[in-house]
Amino acid sequence: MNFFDFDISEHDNVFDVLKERGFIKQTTHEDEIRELFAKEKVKFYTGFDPTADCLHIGHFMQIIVMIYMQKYGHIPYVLIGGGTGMIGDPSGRTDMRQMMTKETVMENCNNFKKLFDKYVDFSDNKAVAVNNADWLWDLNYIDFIRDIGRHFSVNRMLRAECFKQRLEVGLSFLEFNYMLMQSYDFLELYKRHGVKMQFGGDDQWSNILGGIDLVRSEEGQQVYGMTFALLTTSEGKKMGKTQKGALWLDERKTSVYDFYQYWRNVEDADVRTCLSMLTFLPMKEVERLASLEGAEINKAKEILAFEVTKLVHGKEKAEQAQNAARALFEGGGNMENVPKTVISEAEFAGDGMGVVNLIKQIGLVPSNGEGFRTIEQGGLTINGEKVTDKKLYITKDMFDDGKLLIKKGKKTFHMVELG
RNA sequence: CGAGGGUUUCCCGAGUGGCCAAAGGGGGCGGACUGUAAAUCCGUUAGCUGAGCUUUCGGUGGUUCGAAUCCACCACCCUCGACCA
Repeated sequence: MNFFDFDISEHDNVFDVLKERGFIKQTTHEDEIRELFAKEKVKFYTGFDPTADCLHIGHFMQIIVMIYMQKYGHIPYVLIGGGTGMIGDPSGRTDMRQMMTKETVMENCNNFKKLFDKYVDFSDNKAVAVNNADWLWDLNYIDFIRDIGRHFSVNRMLRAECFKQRLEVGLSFLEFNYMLMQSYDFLELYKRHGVKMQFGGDDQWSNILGGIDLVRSEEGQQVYGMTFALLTTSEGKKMGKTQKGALWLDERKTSVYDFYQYWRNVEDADVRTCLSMLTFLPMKEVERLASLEGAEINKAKEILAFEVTKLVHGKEKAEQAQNAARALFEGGGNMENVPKTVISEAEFAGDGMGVVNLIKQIGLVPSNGEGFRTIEQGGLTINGEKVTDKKLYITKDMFDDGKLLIKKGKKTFHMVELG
């Protein structure tokens, strides 16, 4: 839980730290916010909608910001969107979200709470978890539109960037309401807990402003908002997207090895951003690593991959992933933690099992066709030997010490063990 | 409610009776070059233990030797009207 125990920065205002590391994208009142951080323990909140049953790297970015804030004595309120999750945020999306049932939302909420425990320290009220289902689910429609709805100008909402896009393709009234819900959250948190700030990804800007305006008109108080850069590659694409979807923090959905490899393979141009935002290495070290050139920068990527994996999965698993990667790519080392599948010896008795069938079974290819194609194009290597025969049958005696190391393409490895 | 336009393979988008498993692009995958990078180039990209068969062009029926293409009905989306305001 103690993510950094050395002096991370020369700055003693967390605002400067976040700025130095490139997190801050937009602020409502830069100077006031900075001052506020200097003079009091600020209660701030970040909302997380339970759109899935576990967290991905985008959530993790926000968590990191909370960790910094907490380290500097401020108090994070983790808002779980049990209410807003029922609606779905249209910001940054071009299609309508799949609607979730109340049960699914609740279940996801419960999972979320447990997951945040791993990264945020909730002891002694150093952080607080809240769920907006508590005040959104039982809202009375008439009361709500009279008390809250009257503060919102449709004219202005339509001009907001987040709706503009959707006006072209369609936006349901349900989703249009999302902004009101999120704004109302801010008001509730302000009234109930004295929460003065809202954080979020940059796509949340309009929603955050909505909340600030609402608190001003309802309570006559100034509250603040701040958004953070979304993790994007140098080409502006969202980072953390893999072929299989998001880069999950749960190893059952994204294995530790795959997670490590994702960061090991980021583009050169993204190394600096990733190091500064996703690790707690001091900036001096970040600068040093990011300025490495040519093949040297691989060292930086290795450190990046290790550090991020360590934060998410713990040191031990990060080391295992690193060892596995080194063993596979640099030779030697121990193969213990290489991704593997154990298959019964009986399957390889007699004539054995067709290669294509085998690689399909262990998930290296999605179909036989893809398997045949891979072999035809020279993309499959077994125990160091390129497979040229599409109809090759794998038998027991081809295993080396009960093991078969299969390599597909340039960097996908899989071990098959007799069991 | 009326008139017109649309729904195509992972995505975008061509295709208006057989030459269509369906152009082109994107993405993915494999290869070459490299540094487990990027850029570039080449190949490949429905399924089936594989050459011939099966499924695919919103859904369901129909016409035809033959349909993504024609007809009917249904669903959804867009545009313009009408109604309402």
